[in-house]
Amino acid sequence: IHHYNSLISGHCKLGKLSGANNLVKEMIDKGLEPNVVTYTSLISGYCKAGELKTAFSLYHEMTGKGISPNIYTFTALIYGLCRSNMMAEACKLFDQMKEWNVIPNEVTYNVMIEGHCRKGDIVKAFELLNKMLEKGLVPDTYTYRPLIGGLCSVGRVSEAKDFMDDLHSDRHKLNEMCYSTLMRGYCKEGRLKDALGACTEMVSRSIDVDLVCYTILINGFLKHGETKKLLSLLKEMHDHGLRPDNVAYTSIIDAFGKAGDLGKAFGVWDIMVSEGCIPNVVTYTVLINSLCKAGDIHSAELLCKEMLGSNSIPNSMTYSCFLDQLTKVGHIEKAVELHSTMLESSLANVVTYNILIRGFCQMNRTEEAAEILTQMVEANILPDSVSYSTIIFEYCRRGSLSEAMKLWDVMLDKGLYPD
RNA sequence: ACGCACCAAUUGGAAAUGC
Repeated sequence: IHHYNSLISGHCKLGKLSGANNLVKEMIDKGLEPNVVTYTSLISGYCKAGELKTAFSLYHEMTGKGISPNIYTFTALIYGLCRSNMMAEACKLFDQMKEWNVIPNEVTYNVMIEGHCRKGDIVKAFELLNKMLEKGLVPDTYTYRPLIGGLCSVGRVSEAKDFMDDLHSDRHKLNEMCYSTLMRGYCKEGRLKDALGACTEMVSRSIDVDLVCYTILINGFLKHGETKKLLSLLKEMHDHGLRPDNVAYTSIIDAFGKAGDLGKAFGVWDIMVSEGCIPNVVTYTVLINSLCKAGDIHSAELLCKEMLGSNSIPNSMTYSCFLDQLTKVGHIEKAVELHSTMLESSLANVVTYNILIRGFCQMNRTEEAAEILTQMVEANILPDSVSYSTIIFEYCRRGSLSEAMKLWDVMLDKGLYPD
């Protein structure tokens, strides 16, 4: 049974859920009964795939058979809820597991803390950290990294650094992930000097400055127009025996494209390929995006076709580059057409709808823009603050202040925070 | 018999939308 469990877990980790299910059938045929480990592996697999319904029906199936869920099972389920942004449900299960006499451990707390941080609820996250400490549980980098990232994502980068300094003085070990998260926060705020400072601090604390750290720096400097720094960073990497990978190259390509230098962008693409890095869907999409923005639809379409011939499949983001370009040049009907095709292929999301909203607004068809909000709800894709603010901005521009205020209230009513 | 071990749970980098 261990061998089967191990194989099933492996399939789940690779996202091969049907393969995992076949193995379960096979083991049952051989007279082996799935146990808690088997179920937990499957539950974890479905949670990672975002298929929470299946995960919970497996959970009910196992409890129905009299197999008791354990700490691994609950943590996997809570992880799934957190990843789907269902923190209320995650909190509920976190409390309910005690009814099964299962006490949350470090991993469970780490998962919950990360979930709260992802939602920007730093207060709850730190409350849980304190609760962990009260219970004598030992936090580690799986705890600290999300907290650092959470503080950064709500614009409290300096507090994140203070937090890290406190941890350091209390002799808690931080790793590359904690530092790279902080560096990313600094870069997003344009505090490039501080990002470099963090790098220096890593060296002084014997933490390896790895490829991810360098990629964050390269991305940060380039996106803030500091092109000169690129060569010295690349040289430094080289001196440390690091070579850029496709993520690093894609970041550089994107930066040149966004700066309007498509020649250099394609130049880097060639270098990347000659270095043996394989362009992926993101690499293609950043180029398609820049080509669309430059109005070169023909080349963008060629690249898109080329993608289909390679191993990358265009996704929502790829198509939304075309969608955005269509609306910007006023081809709203064509955009709507493309969007309905996307919708059929499950490639529509809140951003693709927002692009349509902006398109209608731009054509002075604000009523139709507002109707999109209803369509979104029907498609089970909830409007976000960008959806609303696009229309609110349009009402304001036209002097319809009362309409703008009305929509503002609707937005607040839906529990959306203005940004 | 009891332990123990074995199989299952959590962390970082690049792309699209409004102002």
